[in-house]
Amino acid sequence: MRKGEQTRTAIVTAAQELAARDGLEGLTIGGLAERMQMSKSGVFAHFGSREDLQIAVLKSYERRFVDDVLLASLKEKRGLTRLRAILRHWLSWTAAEAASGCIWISGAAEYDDRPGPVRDELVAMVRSWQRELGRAITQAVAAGELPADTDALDVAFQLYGVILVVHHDARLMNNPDSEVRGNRAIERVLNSFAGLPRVSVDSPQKSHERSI
Amino acid sequence: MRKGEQTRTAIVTAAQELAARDGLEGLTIGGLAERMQMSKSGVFAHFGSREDLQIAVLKSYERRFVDDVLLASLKEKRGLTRLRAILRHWLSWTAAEAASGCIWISGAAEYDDRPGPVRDELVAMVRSWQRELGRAITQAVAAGELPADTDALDVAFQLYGVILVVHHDARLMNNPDSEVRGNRAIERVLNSFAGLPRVSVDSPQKSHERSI
DNA sequence: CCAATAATAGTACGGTCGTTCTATAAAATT
DNA sequence: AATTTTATAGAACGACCGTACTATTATTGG
Repeated sequence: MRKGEQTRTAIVTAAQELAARDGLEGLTIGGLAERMQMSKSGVFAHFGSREDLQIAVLKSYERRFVDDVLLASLKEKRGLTRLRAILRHWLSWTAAEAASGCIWISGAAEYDDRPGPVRDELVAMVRSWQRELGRAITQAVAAGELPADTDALDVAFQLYGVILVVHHDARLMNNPDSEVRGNRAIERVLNSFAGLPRVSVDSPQKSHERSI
Repeated sequence: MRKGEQTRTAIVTAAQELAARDGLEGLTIGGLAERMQMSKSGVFAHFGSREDLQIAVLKSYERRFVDDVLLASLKEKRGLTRLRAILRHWLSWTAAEAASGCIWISGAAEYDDRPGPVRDELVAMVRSWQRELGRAITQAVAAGELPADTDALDVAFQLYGVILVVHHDARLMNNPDSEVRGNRAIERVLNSFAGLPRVSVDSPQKSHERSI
């Protein structure tokens, strides 16, 4: 009923914050109850099991991620423009979440050897996101903004790597330059796939050349 | 005494395998005892605490890593040759460990919000490795094989990203192409920093151009 | 306002955790 | 071979975990 769904939503929101800090495996019903000022059984009753709670957290996270990163970029026209918008949003999302942690990235480490429904859900989400990223890249190829022989999976692969290292350096190493470095890295990756000579002192970019 | 150090070493070796699968936080004294066919207290007695066990595992991992990746590459002469050797070893190490998991990478997710001696040890190790990687890059710059204005930290940052995504895709996504893709990514990163036009159909690389 | 129903609290259970303490077995030293 | 030192086992502890069951309180619909 209404009150139930309301507190359930509040619980999932709080659970997301806890999971961002301690990981999905570190998420505990007792800790969540204390955070919500509820009894353990009161919290538990909203989910059939801890696994269902973890999956609910994952799904809620995905919804926010898709809204903030993908949907916000669909206003831009297809091709490199949209791809750049996605990467910009993704990077700032990662840098913002760097204060609390991305549960997809921490989950990748937690569940890469832990079979079960939670892992399955996580893998499906990441796969879906990689597909979406690949689609944006393919559209840039179709628009002639990337070479026709571009391997979209290679591009997505390498861009994912940049995000991972941004998260890694910001979170574990407390490196404040992480986002700036990530931005430069994304530029270099796109340039290396576009096949243009890089902008440098000894070979300045000609203004009439197609710029990405 | 002798017998003690001997079994202690065996315990740490077994602990490494368990930690590779379940993470350093998932490493449990009970599970380790069962694996060793010893009593919990028998295992425990070799370490003052679980934290000390975790740190012992980290140190043992670092020793193996430095041997297999760094020291094995010091035979090559300074510069891009040695850097490439390091990256080759690092990549195949990561792909090999992909079957069991790299505890530095999983540890990065586990401890990025968990202060304490284990995290401190982990951060120190990663920092030390990043410094070593940066040194190899700097030597390539000094040898004139990379542009003089190269930001060595940028290079190391991006290469680290490639390793992270190789590990991520191989482990979580079960992608068998991960290592091959990682190899190509490393090539592209080095090329993008070297500032050469990429080899492509419409702009074939001239043979007289300096090749990396 | 009252019944029906949903939401929460309370309590308890079995399990595992790291750790401590004490006793015993093995190894090293003399 | 005797003795001292070291290595291991065993049992117990308090704490926390997820979960089940039962009672009680809020909320909802008529």
